[in-house]
Amino acid sequence: MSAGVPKPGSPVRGSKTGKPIMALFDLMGRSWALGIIWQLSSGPMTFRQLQDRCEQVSPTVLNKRIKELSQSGLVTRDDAGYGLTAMGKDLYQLLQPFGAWSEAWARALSAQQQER
Amino acid sequence: MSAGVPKPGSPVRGSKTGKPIMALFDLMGRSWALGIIWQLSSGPMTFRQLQDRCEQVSPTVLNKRIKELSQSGLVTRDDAGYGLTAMGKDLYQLLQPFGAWSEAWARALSAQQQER
DNA sequence: TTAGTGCGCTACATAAATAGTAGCAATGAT
DNA sequence: ATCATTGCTACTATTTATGTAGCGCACTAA
Repeated sequence: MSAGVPKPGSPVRGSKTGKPIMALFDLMGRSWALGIIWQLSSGPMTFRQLQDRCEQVSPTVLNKRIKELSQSGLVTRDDAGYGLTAMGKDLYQLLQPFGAWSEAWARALSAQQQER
Repeated sequence: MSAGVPKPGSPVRGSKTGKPIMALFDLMGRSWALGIIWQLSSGPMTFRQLQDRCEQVSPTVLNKRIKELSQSGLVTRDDAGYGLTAMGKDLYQLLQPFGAWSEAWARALSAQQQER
């Protein structure tokens, strides 16, 4: 059912209409997509560096994700290696708060487990 | 390699250390996870309503996601049906800006394609 | 009492995505 | 010429998701 690289306007996994938010969720809801953007936010890096940072990503998937993210205008490659485009950096701005949130979430979950 | 429901602190897809952000990305990077939270943000609904809203989700996956999100403290069920917990609503606050962003992204992408 | 409705699922088969490992061709340095 | 590193590709195994059917339960109306 997947329509290749989720592109707003055309059907994507989960939306025949291709509502942008659904296209975006399809793109982000693939393994490592979020992690890649997260890692690249700290600056451009080579394929293998990126692979190392994403501990267990297989080159197959990494390459696939890179292509998808490139086609989606979020990632690009230059002399310094792979990096975020302006739009990619923009998206990262939205992603950044998740860092702090995830830690609060972690605390809440472990507190919750104490209770039992 | 997946470690069941991604739980911060224990190894998850992509992180042996279980850094909270990686656990969160693992959780969100599963098909429909983001869509489910997005849909539930408009209020509680039944299993089948949720299924309808998420056009193409299979009951198998929906049920799986619901269980994961429940265990992660983001989704809960009461008389009104499935809904977001306080923590889930909190996460949605972070997710909300993606709506507008995705539309700008859609415009940028289609403009980009005009150019060729 | 029964016949219908909608509910939350589960079972099962198929298809697609991901993991995991090996290694190749190209580039640059020694 | 040798060696190291880079960005991949090929391939198989495993996991995850799709798609369809339908069950058991609760409720309602006849």
